[in-house]
Amino acid sequence: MHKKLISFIQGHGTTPLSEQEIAVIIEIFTLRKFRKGQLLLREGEVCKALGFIVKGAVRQFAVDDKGTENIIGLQIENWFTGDRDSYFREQPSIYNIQAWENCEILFVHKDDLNRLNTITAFTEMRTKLDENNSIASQKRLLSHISHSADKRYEDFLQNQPQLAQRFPLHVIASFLGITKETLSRIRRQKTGAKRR
Amino acid sequence: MHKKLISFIQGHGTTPLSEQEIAVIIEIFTLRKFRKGQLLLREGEVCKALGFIVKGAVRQFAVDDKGTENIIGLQIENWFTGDRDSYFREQPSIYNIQAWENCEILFVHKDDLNRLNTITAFTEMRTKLDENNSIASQKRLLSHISHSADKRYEDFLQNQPQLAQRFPLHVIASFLGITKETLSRIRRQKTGAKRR
DNA sequence: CGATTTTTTGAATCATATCAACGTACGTGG
DNA sequence: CCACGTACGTTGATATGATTCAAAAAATCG
Repeated sequence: MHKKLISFIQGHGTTPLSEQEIAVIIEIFTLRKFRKGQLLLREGEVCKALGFIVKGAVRQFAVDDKGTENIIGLQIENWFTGDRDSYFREQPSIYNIQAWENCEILFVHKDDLNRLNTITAFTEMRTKLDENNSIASQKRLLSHISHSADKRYEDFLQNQPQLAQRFPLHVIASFLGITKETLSRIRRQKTGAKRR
Repeated sequence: MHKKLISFIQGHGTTPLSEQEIAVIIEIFTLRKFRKGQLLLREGEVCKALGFIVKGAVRQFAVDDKGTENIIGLQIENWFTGDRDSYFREQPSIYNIQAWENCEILFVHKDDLNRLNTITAFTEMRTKLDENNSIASQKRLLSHISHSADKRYEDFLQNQPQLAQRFPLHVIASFLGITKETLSRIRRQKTGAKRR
C-alpha cells in the first residue's frame, strides 16, 4: 500500500530513505477509502490532513453565490490532494474535495508533520512539490490571462493528457473555466477543421 | 541596505539568525541598481539569480505571438522577484522582468544557494514563501475561473491595494487579463453607480 | 511649452455564456 | 430483458460581456 508513496518520495529527492524512516512513514500515513461521490473535505472545515492518492481520482471545487461549482483542481493517483492553504494556515477551507472515483488515499495528519520533517528525503520532496505546484499554477494562470478557450484546451491536452482521459467533458470544461457547451463546440472544430 | 532583507527573513520564520549567519547573508546577497525600463531578465535567458527588492517596482510579462505583453506578475519592495521556474530547473525563461521604477535589488546567485540552505531561518522563509506563492496563485486562478472582470478588479483592490496605487491602469488591466478600455469602463461604473 | 504616456469614449465585432431542447449511453429495479 | 431514470454530450438561437479599432482628452515629464 505504501510502496507507491515511498517510491514517490524517493523520486522527488536525492537523499535515500533509511529502513527506520520508511517505518515512520508507514506508521504516519494512514489509509482511508472513499466511494465515488464522497467528500474528503467540505467547505468551511479546516483541512487537517493532506492525502497521497494511491488509487482513484478527485476533484476540488468552490461553490459561488449562484451555486455554480467551479473546479479548480483535479487529482489522480500519485498526486497529493488537500487544501494547502487551509492546512498550513489552519483556516476554514473555501473548497470541497470530492471522490470522483472510488479512492484509496494515504493521509498525513498535521500533528505528525514535525516527525516527518526530521526525514530529509521528505522535506526535499515537499520543497520540490511546493515549487512544482507554484510553477504549475503560474502556467495555468498565464494560460487564462493570455489565451482564449480553444488554445487553453490545447494547452491542457498537451500538459495533462492523463486528466483528459480520466474526467468527463463537463468536468474538464469547468476546470478550464468555460461551459460544457463551449468545450463541446471547441472539440468538434478541432476534429473537423483545418489547422489554426 | 541588507536590513530590510534580514528582518524580512526573521519575519518569515521562527528560528533567529546568528551574527555569523547575518554576515553570510550580507556577503551573498549583492546589490544591483536598475533604472526605470531596464530589463532584469530577458525572455530566453536562464534566470541565474533571484532578487529581493529593497526599493522600486517591477513587472513580469510574457509576449505572445501577436506581440502583446501579458503581465503575470507585479512586485514591489519587500518581495522577491525572478522566474522561479527558470531558476530552479535552469531552463530558458519565457518571461521578461522589467524595472517599472528605478530599483535597488539584492540578488542571490544560484551558486550560493547551498550555503544559504545551511541557514535554518532562510530555509524556513523559503518554504513559507513557496507556500504563500502557490496559495496566492491558486486564489488568482479561482478569481479568473469563476469571476467576471469587474469582480476580479474588486478582488484585486481588496487583496493588493499597494499594487493598485503603484502601477498605472493599463498595467493593472493587463495583470488582470483584461484590456485597458474595459478596466477604464469598470472603474467609471464603480464610482458613479449604485450598489451591485 | 511640446512630447510622451496614460486614460477615456464610442461603435463595430467577436467570443463565450445562457437557455432550451434533444440525443445517447449506462445501469438498476421490476 | 425491458423500461426508466440519471448522467453525459450535442446543437441551435439568442444574449451579454469583453475586445478591437480609432480618436480624442487628460495627465505627466523633461
